[in-house]
Amino acid sequence: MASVPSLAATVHQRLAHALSAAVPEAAGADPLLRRSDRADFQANGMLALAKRLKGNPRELAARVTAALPENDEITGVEVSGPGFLNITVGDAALTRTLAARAADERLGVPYAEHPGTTVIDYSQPNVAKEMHVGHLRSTVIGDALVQILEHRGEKVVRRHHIGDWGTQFGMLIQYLIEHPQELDHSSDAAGATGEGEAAMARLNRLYKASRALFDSDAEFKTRARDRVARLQGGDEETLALWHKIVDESKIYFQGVYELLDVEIRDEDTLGESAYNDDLRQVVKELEESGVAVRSGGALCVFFDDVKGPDGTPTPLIVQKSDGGFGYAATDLAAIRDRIGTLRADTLLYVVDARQALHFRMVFETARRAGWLPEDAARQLPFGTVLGKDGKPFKTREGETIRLVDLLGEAVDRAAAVVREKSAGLGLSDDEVRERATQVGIGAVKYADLSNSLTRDYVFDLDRMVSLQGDTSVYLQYAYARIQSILRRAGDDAKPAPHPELALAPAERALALHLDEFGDALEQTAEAYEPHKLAAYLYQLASLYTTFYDQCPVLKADGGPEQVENRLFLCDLTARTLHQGMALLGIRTPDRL
RNA sequence: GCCCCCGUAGCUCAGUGGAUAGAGCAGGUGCCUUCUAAGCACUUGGCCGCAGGUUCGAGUCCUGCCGGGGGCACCA
Repeated sequence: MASVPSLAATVHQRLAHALSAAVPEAAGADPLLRRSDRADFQANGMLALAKRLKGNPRELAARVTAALPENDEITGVEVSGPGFLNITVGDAALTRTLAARAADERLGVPYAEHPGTTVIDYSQPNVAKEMHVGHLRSTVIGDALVQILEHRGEKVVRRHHIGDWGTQFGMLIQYLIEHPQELDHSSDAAGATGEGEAAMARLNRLYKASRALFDSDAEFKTRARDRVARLQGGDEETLALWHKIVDESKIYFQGVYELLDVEIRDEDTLGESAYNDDLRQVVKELEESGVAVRSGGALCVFFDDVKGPDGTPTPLIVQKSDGGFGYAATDLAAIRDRIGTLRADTLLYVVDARQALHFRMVFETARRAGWLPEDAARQLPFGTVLGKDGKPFKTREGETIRLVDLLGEAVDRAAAVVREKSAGLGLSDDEVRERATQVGIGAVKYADLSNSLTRDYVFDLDRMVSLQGDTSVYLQYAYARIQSILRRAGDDAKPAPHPELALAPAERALALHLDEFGDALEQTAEAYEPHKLAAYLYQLASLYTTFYDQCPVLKADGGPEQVENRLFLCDLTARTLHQGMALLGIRTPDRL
């Protein structure tokens, strides 16, 4: 389907043309069109331009105004202040543009001009360990970005770089060999919900038991270390047990993903182990090319501006002095695979900001080695999740809070509200549960996605699930109200645009915002900042709610055409909300 | 010591170099015989950390301070 330029984009283009016509030497200059509270739009470009051409900004603005063509798109232009252009658009043109959008399945949103291939690395849980709030951020943000980029036509390859390799597996596997029944019990899954929880319970017990033995029994410790060597050497029995542990963990991960309502596919899950066979080659090439050098027995890459507290250079360690490989080697191997084999143009890493230095060094190393084009890789660092006390989110005892507990709590609290609000509707327990899940999980996701990535953010379940104000439920509620109206309209009246109708203030404000959906998506995608989309959608819901309050739809007093036109605005708002929320990974139930 | 991030209303946060800095929560005042009050309208509340600089114009860009967080050799 054809994409539909926003009315804002059309006005922008008209202005740019008028600018070149009125002042040929200014051809190509940006009129800097912005939304305004003094008119529909304001153009700020005349000021800078007048400065450059050493002219009078107000006079320049007047000349541009005179050069604007006569049509119903721009119905009012006036020079204001030092040389701003205040621009009013016509209701008919506005409704026509929205009608064109509504006629398109994609709501007129264009594809990216030059879509490429992006590999995005997100949701990297560790095998045999619980998932916590840090994984929540990576998963939720990564999932939203995948949807947003794919929607623009980008080819997106997802990669979940799970922690499935390393010395701790020697300990776990050795214990499993000595206690073969350890993972088979399921009795201790009592109280746990679902297979995933049961799997995690078993893994937890295995981890604790083996850890205890590892710390207390020197001989076991030796056997565990020996087991690591066998794992890396490809010993069959060892690998079989390793697989068993990894598979058990994947069952757990899937349970969490299901609750979180994100699709994580097994074929996209390539753990650290997947690059094991490439590590020697990576090291060899780095050493032979001179990118890496031996230092203290380890193979290192140095950087002029990376130093430790004592002033000595701090390297990226590609190979440890004992011959083992650190995670830098794995990350480098992954880059080679993603650029070389997957032919990616862009690599994204949704990873905690505390790993910024690591990624800077890894990217620079890959660039020096010729594996990574300049600026092709980028970390999307996210801040630490804090508790209400402003300290890292932990229990009072200092323990990490389990993600499943947090999500469960969010759903439970939402369920209480749903029950209260839907009293008398006769919802079944299952229906209450379903709505509570969509509301509760949506609230957690929205709280995360509506903040900018880089800053630390305070995880306050009370606020998220208060379900008031700027929370996901506000958007869901607006959507549900629209669906209610559309249901009531039934066959009596259908949404249909009527450009001949003048728009009420609340209708104009809503329409102007609807017009910006494509632009908002573009900005969101180009900056990799989901919170921009969240802000757009909240504003949309807010404008709709005002419209809802001020403009009766089914009982509009302007005749059947106005009913149809308002239904049209309702319908387009609903579809825009639905689409936008879907891109954020949040459900929009028809009833609430 | 060096590097990165943050500092905007009592709290939590938005704010692509443009005019009077915006939301939500909390506080105050109204509004449910009318499409879902999980809502709406109005309202109280700001040396945008400080000081310089660039600019016609700075919360936004640059420099230096102050405060908070994080990172800096074989863990990821």
